Amino acid sequence: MNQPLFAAPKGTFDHVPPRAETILAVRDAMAEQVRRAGFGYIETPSFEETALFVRGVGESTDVVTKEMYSFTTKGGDDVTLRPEGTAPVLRAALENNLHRGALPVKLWYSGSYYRYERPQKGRYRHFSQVGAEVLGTEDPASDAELIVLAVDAYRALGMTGVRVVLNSLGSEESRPAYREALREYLRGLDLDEQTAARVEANPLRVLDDKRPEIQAALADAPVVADFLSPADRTHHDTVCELLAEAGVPFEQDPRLVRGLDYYTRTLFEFVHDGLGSQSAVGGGGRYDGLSELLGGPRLPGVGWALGVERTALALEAEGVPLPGQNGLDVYAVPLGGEASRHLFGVATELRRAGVRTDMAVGGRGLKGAMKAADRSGARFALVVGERDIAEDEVQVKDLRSGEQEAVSFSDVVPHVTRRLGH
RNA sequence: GUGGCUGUAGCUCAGCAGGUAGAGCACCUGGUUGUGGUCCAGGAAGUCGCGGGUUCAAAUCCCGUCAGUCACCCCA
Repeated sequence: MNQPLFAAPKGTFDHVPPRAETILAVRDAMAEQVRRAGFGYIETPSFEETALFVRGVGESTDVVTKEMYSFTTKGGDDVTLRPEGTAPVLRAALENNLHRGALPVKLWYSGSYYRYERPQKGRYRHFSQVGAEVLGTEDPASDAELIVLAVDAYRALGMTGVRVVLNSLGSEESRPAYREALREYLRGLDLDEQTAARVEANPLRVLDDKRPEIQAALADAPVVADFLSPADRTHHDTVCELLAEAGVPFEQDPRLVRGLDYYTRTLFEFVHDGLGSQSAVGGGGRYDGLSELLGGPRLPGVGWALGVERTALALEAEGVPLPGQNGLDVYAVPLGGEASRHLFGVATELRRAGVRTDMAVGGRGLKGAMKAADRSGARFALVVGERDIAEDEVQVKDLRSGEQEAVSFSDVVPHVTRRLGH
């Protein structure tokens, strides 16, 4: 803390031990769920042609108008660090003709996303999410499947405070009528300039405004549910029934809308109260028209993205014990250079036998090294000094009981693996 | 882009009717010529975010600036 150091760019962060292990555990828990359900792993570039997001996410969205990291390459291409995953994955599916094979195509992915926003709790310029998409079916079973998988991922992590919030925006056929009705209603209100502009560009998003005066003004606004076609209604009811049968509680929220334009019908969010103002730990919905927006064929889809950092924050807020700490089995303590050479070999053999082993280096004193052994959380300490070398012995100390026994060098590896129950 | 709050040791913070810095935890050493977790003793560690101003004297007051943080707009 003396010289001017480099710092992580605004809104970004480093995941450092031991907390970083939580991040890994969160990703793993999410990945485990989708793998079990037959999703295939897909990776796409961290940046895409800017036009993909403008067309896919929607020209009038905040993401596109003010949150994109866009730049022009040396070759003159306009590219953007991806602010979300669905449009890129759909692009990749179409480009690789995945939709020409068996449908539906089920894909999952994990990676970094970028949005140029003012940072606050749970909202950063660089964040990571795990996503899943089901392409090529309108079956409400896929909507429900995804929601159940996400909830099971949260549960697997030990989280209890997530709520599922659900809504239906209606299909491309029924939504426009609602849009118009809502717009008419909103025009009758006394709104600030920015909000009034939003009424014209995308009235649904006004429903999402958190300001109390706006929410109060929306009390008598028309509700989507009244505009759903019979087919939309059936679709939505089926999703609800499947969730109920799966034992996944949910709340209907007719005000739920999301900031991306491509959503149709099913829309959902996973919310948690321990995150401050950014309460969504994950969210998603159906996007039956997105493929066509991108110039592709009719290819309905549904998907979600789960925020890795926000999930970690939620776990911390609940006080769930942080999963996945790196545990050691053995910590080797040499006394002097000769002993160090001997134990180096033992440590290598132990690791090759699958035993998690660390060793004191730098010629620390015995006391200091034992302290390090204790802090490492290892089950056993291996102590070797000149006397032991002379007698071909390793002192194996059980750090829990404090008991210690001498074992010959040739027996150490099998002795330790046996006592660890490997 | 707008607003509130905060910047003192590795971490969490105290000190702010101005007199050139403290605690707890962590770390290192010793008490035990070869043994951790408890205890005891000692030690190392800070241009008090940065710049300017007021003053005999500024961590403390004033101005500016940067950074962090929380919130709004919106979202993972």
